[in-house]
Amino acid sequence: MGASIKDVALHAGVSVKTVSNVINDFPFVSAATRAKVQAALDELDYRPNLSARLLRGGRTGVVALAVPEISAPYFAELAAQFVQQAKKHGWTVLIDETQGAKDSERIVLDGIKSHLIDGLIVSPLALTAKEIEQRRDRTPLVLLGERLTKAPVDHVSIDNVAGATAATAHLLALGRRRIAAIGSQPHISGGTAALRLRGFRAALRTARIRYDATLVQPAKSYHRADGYAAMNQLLDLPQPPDAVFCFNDLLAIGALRALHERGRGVPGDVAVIGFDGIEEGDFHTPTLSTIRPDRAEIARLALALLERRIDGGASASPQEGYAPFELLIRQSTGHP
Amino acid sequence: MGASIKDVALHAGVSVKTVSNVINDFPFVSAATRAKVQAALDELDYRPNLSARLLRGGRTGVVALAVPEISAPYFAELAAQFVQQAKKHGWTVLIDETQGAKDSERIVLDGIKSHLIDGLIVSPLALTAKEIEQRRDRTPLVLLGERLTKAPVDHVSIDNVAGATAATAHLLALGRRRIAAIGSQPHISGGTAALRLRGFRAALRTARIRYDATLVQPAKSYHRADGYAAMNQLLDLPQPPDAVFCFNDLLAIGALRALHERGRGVPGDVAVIGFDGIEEGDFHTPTLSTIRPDRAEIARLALALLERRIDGGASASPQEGYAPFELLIRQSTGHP
DNA sequence: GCTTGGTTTTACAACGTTGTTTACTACGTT
DNA sequence: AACGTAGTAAACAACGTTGTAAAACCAAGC
Repeated sequence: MGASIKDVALHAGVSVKTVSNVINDFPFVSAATRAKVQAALDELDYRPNLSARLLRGGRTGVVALAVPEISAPYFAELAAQFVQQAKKHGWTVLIDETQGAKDSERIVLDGIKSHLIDGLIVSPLALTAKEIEQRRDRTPLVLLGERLTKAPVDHVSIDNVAGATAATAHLLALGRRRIAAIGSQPHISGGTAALRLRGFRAALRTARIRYDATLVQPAKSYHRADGYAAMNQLLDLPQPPDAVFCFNDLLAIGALRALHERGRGVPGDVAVIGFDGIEEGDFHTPTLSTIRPDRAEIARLALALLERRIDGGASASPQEGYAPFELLIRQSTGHP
Repeated sequence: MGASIKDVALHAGVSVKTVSNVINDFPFVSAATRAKVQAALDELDYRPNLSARLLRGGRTGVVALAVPEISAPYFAELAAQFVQQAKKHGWTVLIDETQGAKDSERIVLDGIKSHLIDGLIVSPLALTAKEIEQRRDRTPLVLLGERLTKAPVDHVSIDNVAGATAATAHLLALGRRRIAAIGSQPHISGGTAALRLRGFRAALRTARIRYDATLVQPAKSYHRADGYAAMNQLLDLPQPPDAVFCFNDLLAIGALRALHERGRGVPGDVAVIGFDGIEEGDFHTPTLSTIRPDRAEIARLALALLERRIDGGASASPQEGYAPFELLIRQSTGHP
């Protein structure tokens, strides 16, 4: 195994604590001793044992990011932001895939790995308010997404309602009147889908357009295949829509595929807008209009909140951060 | 903080070690004592401190996966496989983004986090053979990709040369004769790009077609934008190609975008094939033909090798695993 | 009653690190 | 000459856990 502080001390002919002092830049170490220790440090290729440090009460410099699905581009791109920005805090990011409620639970509630990490950022998908409130683990936590609970938990989100309203308003501004939505999740209340649906309906109301429930397609999950299936459903309607707001970009890409296969022009026959701003949308044919949340800002805010809580302890009052979003108009709602 | 073993012992009225014995299913504990301890364990919601366990010489149950770029779909999808399969070994995966040589180095060579993890799987991009050989850290390691070094390191890969040959042969079978390649990396020898180029040339040679270096476009990185730029270069040639083999799917998608913008038909004017088999290609317009490595098998093999090395120690001789790949023929080289 | 042998429980040490306390040195001040 | 004081170094304890070894308990056999 690697050299421990003890080996270094022996090698340098000083005490263990002196080595520790050198490592931690303790002020009162003579230049001579410091040099001697440093030489031993280099020669033995010493590397600190994080477990021991953590055990002693210190920190590991590792924070965990738990996302539902790392293979989804939005989360992959978000994770990349976290990894990058975490460096500024001197942190390494442990990325974890929750996949669903069960694992999510395990991480947040049981805190299995909590002794290895300094803090935890969770993007909840299946996590309910109750589960968060029942959380026993004391590891500092920041949630991504709307505030689900009154429990004292920091969270960072974007304004999903406003984003959905902006997307829908954009379709309305194109003159579309029969606007569909893909991605509702009727069985889940209070989640992202519910908020985006609310924004969708708000925009319709403002434009004095009757809400037609048959134009709202649920999606079990948010993958391309779900959007593909949902779009086909919509095209089978007696009166198909002339525009679609998809609750994320993957659904939109699936929808575009279905439209293409069935020979519908985009945006001529049907205009399509997504949500997320993943890079894939910018290279699709046609390129995809979308609402892009400021991912860098999300990561920045979440990490700042986490740092505050790690430093300030559990005492600090819970805080919320909002990241902006922007409307990106591309071919799927623009000029072909 | 959470309850420690000491608190549990106090609460149950037994010694610390007895609690430890119960936790670890030590055989000689009376039923009565066991029940008493278990009750205290439950009541105090005890959870073991992994740091302490690790410090004591045990394992964390955490393995790290280091990929160059988590936001690249291939790596995101690969990482998802690892996360899933690792569960079968009782492991949690710590995903790490290396981004380039510098960080890669830090992880593999310095082993910064090595005290927190049981093993490490690295997908090297910029890592050179020399760096691997100079590695000092003793953490069990499995490399993804071709064998770069004679150092005793396990590795798992696919046959890149054969894959590239298959892709190119497929283009040749369509009757194409002026076949370009996108993604060479002339300044890096022995890497993936070099192997795929070798396979490309081998297929041409078999078909007795002269290798035309002007048709080989380098790519600094493997993103959509690089493929887009490279394809535009190729289209500016006096004699543009009638087919392109892109060294990964993202390059291919960028190339398709460029072809679309310049009004070239695919596969009519130019046939395009990629490499990786990411899901995005199956929803692109046109859908993308590609070589798909068996990602599940890659993960399975790598984890098996890692487990072997963790159990068997450094003594075991290095082993190699090969995962199969398949040729997926879709619209970009098929019937539109 | 006392050894024997097996079962059950405990004390102790150790893993590597750092905060606290203590000890020593050299210097300048009374 | 005795006395701070500041600078430097080291001894010790502690974090939570588990392996080792020793101790305590119990029943059976003489």
